[in-house]
Amino acid sequence: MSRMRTNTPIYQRVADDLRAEIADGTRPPGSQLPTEAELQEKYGATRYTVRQGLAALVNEGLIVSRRPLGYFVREIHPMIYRPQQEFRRKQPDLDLFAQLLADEGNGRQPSQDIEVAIVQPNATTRDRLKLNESELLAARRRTRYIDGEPYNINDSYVRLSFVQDSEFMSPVDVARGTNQVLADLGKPLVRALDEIYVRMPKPEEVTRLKLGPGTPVAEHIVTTYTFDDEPVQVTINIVPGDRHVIVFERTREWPPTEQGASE
Amino acid sequence: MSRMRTNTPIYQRVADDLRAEIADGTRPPGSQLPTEAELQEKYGATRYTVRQGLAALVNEGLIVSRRPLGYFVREIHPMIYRPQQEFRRKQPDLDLFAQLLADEGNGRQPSQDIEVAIVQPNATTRDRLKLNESELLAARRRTRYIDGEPYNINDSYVRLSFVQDSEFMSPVDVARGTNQVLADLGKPLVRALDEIYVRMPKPEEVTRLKLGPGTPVAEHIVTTYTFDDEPVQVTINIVPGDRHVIVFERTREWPPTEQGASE
DNA sequence: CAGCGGGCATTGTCCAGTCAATGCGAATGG
DNA sequence: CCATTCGCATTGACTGGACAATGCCCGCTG
Repeated sequence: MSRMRTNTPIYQRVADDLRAEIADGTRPPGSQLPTEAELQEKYGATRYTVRQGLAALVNEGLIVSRRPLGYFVREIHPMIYRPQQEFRRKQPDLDLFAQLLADEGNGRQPSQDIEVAIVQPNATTRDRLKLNESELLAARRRTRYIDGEPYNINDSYVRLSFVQDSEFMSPVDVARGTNQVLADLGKPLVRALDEIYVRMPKPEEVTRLKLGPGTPVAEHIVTTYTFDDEPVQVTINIVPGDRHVIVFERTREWPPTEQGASE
Repeated sequence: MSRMRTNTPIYQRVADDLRAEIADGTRPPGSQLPTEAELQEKYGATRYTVRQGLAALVNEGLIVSRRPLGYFVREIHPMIYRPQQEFRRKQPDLDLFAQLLADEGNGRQPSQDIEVAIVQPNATTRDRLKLNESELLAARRRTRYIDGEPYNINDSYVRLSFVQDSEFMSPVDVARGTNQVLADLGKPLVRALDEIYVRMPKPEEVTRLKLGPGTPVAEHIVTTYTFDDEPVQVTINIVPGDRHVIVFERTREWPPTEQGASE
């Protein structure tokens, strides 16, 4: 018998077909997808099955559901996240990002929540600041917004003994920057180690940053050191993947070597 | 009436309870979770409902299902991904990663697939290399493995006219590095612009990198320039989030400014 | 003792429904 | 004409089933 062995499950085909149409521009960002009922019709499947296909695309971050309006192709507007401002001496290839940068300046209203606390170190901060168990940390937690929408999370941790009674502990914006505060306290930060972990957000982060499903985050941990390599501050940035491009620049100082992660 | 309004859906509670147990160490990495049948029992719900809860955790990358064995807490072993080797002059805080680095050297067998092709530029490469429509590109695509397991994807694109008949086009490892090849061809690369996009993988990447569900990737695009700011090469690295930490270092050259993405 | 094969627990795919929540828009009322 | 209400299309949560696929384990066989 010529039993056509269409071995790909139906829900998979639903997802694949829609994904292809999104990729090739047939369904542009913001456009509405067929309703579940229409897909049931088209594929001759039950609601459960087409929902499974749609759920796959939701988890890939490709579509969103706006109940009870329907499913829509997701629109993303990434902004530039720049770990290193101080490398900006020479302008990077900014025409590349001209439109994005234009966006950033235009009528967008930045604001932030600042919260300070005294906390016990967790494993992350303890390892990086080389703390012993009992030592306490000053935490300065910020959530940044653009036009009222959460943008990223920026939590800094410093040994409490370094910054007690300093401006670091005041829950308002410090104009000269907290790094200047640390410098004034005798801890100028001259070196930094950056780590970036890419993962799905924790539920707490989902609510704090109002993340949609299928939105990964970058956890960007910066450990900053004084001139004599004493770790002073750990900053943990949570950067939603759908709202940011991480950009930085490099200049080679020696004969070029292979780039990327080659061994 | 004291109608207890447990408004959180059952599948949500299933997910939340298990997530909490994973977070607090009750269910360590590699351990087996209750079966669907057991969870049905426990929550008095149907299979569909508990599956929904488990699916949520799968999509968060917290658990995996190994049919027909059951669900297991996911184990992750990140390796270090280092965009900048040339900054290694001064050792970073390596004791932090001592165990990871030890891992990397120990008996792990790196290998790679190399494939070269002549392709038309896509939007990404065309923008960054400032190409006109008709110009063709030399593509050098590599998939790297450690102990036979795919590790990352590294695709480089250069104007065909620059590298035709050069070593760049030979699908074998180039000992001195392709950047040296470009330097020898009169295009020494001295500056680089790095962009990192964090997103869910495309299906093609899922298969090529054998990614589990709920695994985001970093798309790391490097545009390299000659001394006089001519863009020469675009390299697109696809870095699975569950297998990598991206690490780089910085040294401040001027009075410190606020770090992070502050405005 | 080694190799093969079949039972079995478990997850994967799918069906056919029910009732609830929600936001838009049309109908309604002052 | 404006504000309020209510119908309705659509997605969200959930029930209770069925059969398929798949590795593991155990018992059988040579």
